Amino acid sequence: MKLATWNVNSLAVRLPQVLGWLGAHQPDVLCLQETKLTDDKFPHVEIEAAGYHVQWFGQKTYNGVALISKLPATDIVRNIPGHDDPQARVIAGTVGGVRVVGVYIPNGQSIESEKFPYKLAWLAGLRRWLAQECAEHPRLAVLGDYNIAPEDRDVHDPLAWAGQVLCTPDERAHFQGLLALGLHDTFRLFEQAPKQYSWWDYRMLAFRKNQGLRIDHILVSDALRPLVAACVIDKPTRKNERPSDHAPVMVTFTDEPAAG
DNA sequence: ATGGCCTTGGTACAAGGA
Repeated sequence: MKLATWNVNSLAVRLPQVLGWLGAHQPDVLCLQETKLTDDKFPHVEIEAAGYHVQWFGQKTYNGVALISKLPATDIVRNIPGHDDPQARVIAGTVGGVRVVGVYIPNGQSIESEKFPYKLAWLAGLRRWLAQECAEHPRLAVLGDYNIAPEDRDVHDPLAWAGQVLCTPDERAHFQGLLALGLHDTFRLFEQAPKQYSWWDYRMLAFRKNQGLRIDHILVSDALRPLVAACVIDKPTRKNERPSDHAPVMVTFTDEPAAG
């Protein structure tokens, strides 16, 4: 079984790349962020024609998430129950015995912005809800664009980014709070080459210089952890013509988690 | 070269992203 996440920065623009990526990598689940499409405009026909089921939840211009899966997803949840939010940022479903939670965590813009307390409140709401989800679904994966670089080694220039949004102690404490629920950052379950990132600014030749951040993550529960065989950031996809500014991240399991 | 983008809405350029 293979789970993946990708912030596509507009599905209207990136649909051909998403269809190509599905064909090439054959994931069992792909969570998308920043579809930027209202639900009536979501290209489900094209995705279904590629042999996938899909659930989606979007809005105009900003945000928007989708859950693409080979098996149909059940028990769909949109956004965080009990946490009022006008923005479309979460889609969750159960696929093949695994509870899959796709998240687009707010950016926060800057610590002076009112978007920053919105981000912190959002993270508190997410944690509260995920505590329940973990209790109800031992086989749980939380994947998406977290907009948090968990540690300095996830940042190309930690000094320049120190205290900046995506790297603040408050945000990193929230990330640790998610791990404290019994979740594991699958990328760090393995020895990894240094300087691996999942996002590079479009500006400043950042990708060519590998000036990036690792902000897209796949977390899994205790029960799934022993089944994780690999976590890979698909950097080559960031070299596509008309790329998203994010690379996909994918996890492969040694066994079908649904089998147990 | 201490800069260098991309997307949307809407039709000029502002705003948001990270």
